[in-house]
Amino acid sequence: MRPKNLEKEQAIKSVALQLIAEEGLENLSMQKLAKAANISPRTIYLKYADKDDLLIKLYIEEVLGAYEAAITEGLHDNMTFEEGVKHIWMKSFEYYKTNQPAFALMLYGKSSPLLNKAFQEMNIKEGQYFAPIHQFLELQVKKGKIKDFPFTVQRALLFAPLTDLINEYFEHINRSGQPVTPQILMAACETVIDGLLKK
Amino acid sequence: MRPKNLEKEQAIKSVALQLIAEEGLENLSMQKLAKAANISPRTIYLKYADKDDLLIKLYIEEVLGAYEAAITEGLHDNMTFEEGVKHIWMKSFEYYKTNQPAFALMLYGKSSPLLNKAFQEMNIKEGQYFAPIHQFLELQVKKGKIKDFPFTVQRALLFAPLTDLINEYFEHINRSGQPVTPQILMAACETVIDGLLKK
DNA sequence: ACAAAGTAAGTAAATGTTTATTTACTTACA
DNA sequence: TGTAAGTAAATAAACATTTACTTACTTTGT
Repeated sequence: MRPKNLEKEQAIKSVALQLIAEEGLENLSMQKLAKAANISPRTIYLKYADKDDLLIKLYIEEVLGAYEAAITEGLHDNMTFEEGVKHIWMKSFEYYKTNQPAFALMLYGKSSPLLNKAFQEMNIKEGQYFAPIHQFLELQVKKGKIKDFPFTVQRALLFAPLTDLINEYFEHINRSGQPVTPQILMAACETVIDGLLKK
Repeated sequence: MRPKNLEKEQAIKSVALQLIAEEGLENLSMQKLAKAANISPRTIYLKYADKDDLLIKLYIEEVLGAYEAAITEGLHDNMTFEEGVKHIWMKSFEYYKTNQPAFALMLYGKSSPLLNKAFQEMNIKEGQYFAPIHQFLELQVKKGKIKDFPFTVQRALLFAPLTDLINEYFEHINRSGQPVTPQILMAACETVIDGLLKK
């Protein structure tokens, strides 16, 4: 039996993410992807059932999974609230800075009904994504350190600005006057931390 | 000369937004739109040069323009920082609650390169979008009331969580346990306000 | 007061292209 | 040599956009 070429498997994923980042999800086609990855369209269908399957797996595994792994690495329950949140902000920035195409598809996850639905279903079937963060925040509430909001609200308050700032970072990456420097990012992080503290 | 039917003009816009919200920008086609709006494909081309032109105008005029008008109405420079930010949060929530399709396309504006680019160019040509908010925040900085961040950073800290929360609101609208109630929203708003205050 | 001419708004159907996916074949290795 | 991995080319459907025509109203000459 002919062994599978892992380079081709990887090429499909990374070229797909690249094309999505450059031209948008709405302009990705299987034939364009095959040509750009230097493979036959059929090869994609050996690994994915159809286009939706490819997009969903790309989003769940390459984007959400890889991101979760990157930011939860080194996150411990014995960290203070400040340390934990700063850890996630820093790791997120570092991760996406070197994985811009993953960031682009992550953003599409917030708008595309296909990806959105896939995320909801995955969350139900496989247990909460970002469970370590959920757990970390729950502990801080129990300690009386931070305000007791539902998890989704805490997530919005602590991390929605971060996504916006990383987006801003990329938009200014080839221009003068980058507003998102590491110092600004840390100051912004301290701002969201301070807001959520119980006074 | 036969007068134009304004209902059809309006139908194109509202049906397009609806289809995008339901099936995603990546699944919108001109023929589908024509059929859903009960018009001929040609009619769309009488009002828009091509598909990109339609999407860009929909995004800039119907989504960003209408939203800006909705939230800046009643925003005055003599409001306190707290009043101003709460005003924008409340108006935003009210506006999007009754314009979910506009919210869906607004989200695509953050991911789609086409819409993103259109927004940048519009901002350069026509002057800053959300200028009243820019001006309001600048005044608060001058007064020494809030931390002096670049505008984009202030926007991220004050309003990115709001977008996330409205999204969350829609995702729970037909389910039990809605986490985004008006009270929670106001408490979250107070949290972002508190974070940005100069201490 | 009124019909008929002029015209932009509108339509149905066609255009050529691109799409997702499949068929029929070839390749490279265990 | 058997077989899964891979390919090039084909298929049918859907796509953006256009063509050739009709409609419905305004204008104009009477």
